Amino acid sequence: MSLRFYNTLTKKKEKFIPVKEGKAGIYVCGITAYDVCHIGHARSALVFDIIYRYLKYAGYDVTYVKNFTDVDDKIIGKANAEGSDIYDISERYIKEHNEDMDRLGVARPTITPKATENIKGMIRLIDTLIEKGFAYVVDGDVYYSVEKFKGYGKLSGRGLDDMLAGARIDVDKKKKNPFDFVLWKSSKEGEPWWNSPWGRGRPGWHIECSAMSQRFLGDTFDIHGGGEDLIFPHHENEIAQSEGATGKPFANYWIHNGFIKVNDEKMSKSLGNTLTIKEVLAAYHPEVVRFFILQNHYKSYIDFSDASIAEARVGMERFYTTLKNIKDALDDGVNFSDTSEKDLSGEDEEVFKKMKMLPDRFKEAMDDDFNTARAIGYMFDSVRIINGYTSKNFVPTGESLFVLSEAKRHMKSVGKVLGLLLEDPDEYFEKDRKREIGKSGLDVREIERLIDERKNARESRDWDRADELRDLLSARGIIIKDTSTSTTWKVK
RNA sequence: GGCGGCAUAGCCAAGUGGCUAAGGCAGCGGUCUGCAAAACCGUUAUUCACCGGUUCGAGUCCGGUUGCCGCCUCCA
Repeated sequence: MSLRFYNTLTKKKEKFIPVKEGKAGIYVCGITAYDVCHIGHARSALVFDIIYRYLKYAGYDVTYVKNFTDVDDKIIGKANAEGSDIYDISERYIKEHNEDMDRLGVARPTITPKATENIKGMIRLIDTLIEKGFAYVVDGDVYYSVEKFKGYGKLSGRGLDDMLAGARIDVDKKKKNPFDFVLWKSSKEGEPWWNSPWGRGRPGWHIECSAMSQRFLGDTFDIHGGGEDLIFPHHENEIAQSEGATGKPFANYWIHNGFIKVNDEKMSKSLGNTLTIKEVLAAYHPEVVRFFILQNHYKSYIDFSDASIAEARVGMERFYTTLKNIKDALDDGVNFSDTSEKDLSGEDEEVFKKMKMLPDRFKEAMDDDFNTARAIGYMFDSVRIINGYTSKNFVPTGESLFVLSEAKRHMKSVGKVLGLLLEDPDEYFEKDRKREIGKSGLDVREIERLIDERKNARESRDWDRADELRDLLSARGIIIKDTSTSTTWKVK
């Protein structure tokens, strides 16, 4: 079984055949650095983070390029409003972006170029487009003539004629066709500018991605990605620019992630329902956020709500409960360093074999259009196998602990690709408890005092008082768990 | 108006024409426990919006109907 995934360009799942065997080049459209990132940015970053990690896991030598747009109308607007310049603004939000992504456990791409560092490449590209007759100059502006590129519309699946009817079209008399888009804009007063053959100006939005992908990945590369909203016009325009200039295919595969809705509404600034990554991470562990997103296939939309993210937290608890049980068993001190597969028999052998299948099942799921939801399903299957093994008459022996340690290794190795199960279980639960306490405003000392009182009641076998105290704690959202030696607690 | 997507149990969700339709959450019954919690076992879709067609065989392919949604404007 080899890797296959859906290609927006052909609207089919296709086998992945890279340009150069064993290598993979990916370009993903990054953020425009003018505001803090929201949960939608997190999803896009996470989806391509998983694709990046999985390609590496599958043995590819991956070059992953994700740009920052650091010059654009909104950045200029914000800079002018603050009396600063575009670099102050973009640097600030790139820094915020990196902090958010680091906290989410998103690996840094191989290369993160900025638009302003690639102006020369853009000018060269625009020059070529003018030379080849794909672009025209009007009063210091340069436009791309969409009618000249015969493949225009092939990604979004629409022809120029289709779009003209009933579409909301901006009226710009300089354009020959309403869908012509700007490659270079002459600068107005108070705007940053660079020298060009067409006078002082700045690049249009689309040209940067053509220039930077070409610089770092070549004329034709493997995968181009981004949010589904970018299909038109941004990615369509990139194709027109790049293929117009080089005469070669641009990206062979296009991958687009679906959107996040909030309470079943599209998340947008105008509705005022954007949810920042910082807000979400204040309320949930980063792995809960990852799990929440990866439980859905990357192309479908996800509805974010308090209930849906809370459910994801419960799911992560299930994983960490199992890891905790394994950890406790392994801490028992029985030596299993001399044990190997051939020593196993009976249930030990059976569980060992089942767990050994996990990486293959994981690969089968991920090879099929990066099906993280199915992969997670297989991980839950493993959880059930391990829990069944440890819950009934478990005896720590060299054999059984060897099996558990292998089970843990397999869980962690696939978890690592998804960016899950990276924490020590005790730390995970401790962080979760602190976070939940912070949200509820409960008093930890008060809780511990009640638990202590209950402990005394239990020791004197005063079950009525003990149960009364547990009900009291339960009413405050505290769930307690008695073990043979102690009592632990967590927030519901 | 144009283009595209989706519709699977109470909820979320995977399903690449063919063994019993993954998995999670919630519920119910049981095991364990002083009682709980967690965990385990069992149970919860003769059926995949509806109607027709192709096929030996369809949730999966084709056509139609209905209902949601997205894009066509900056947007991950």
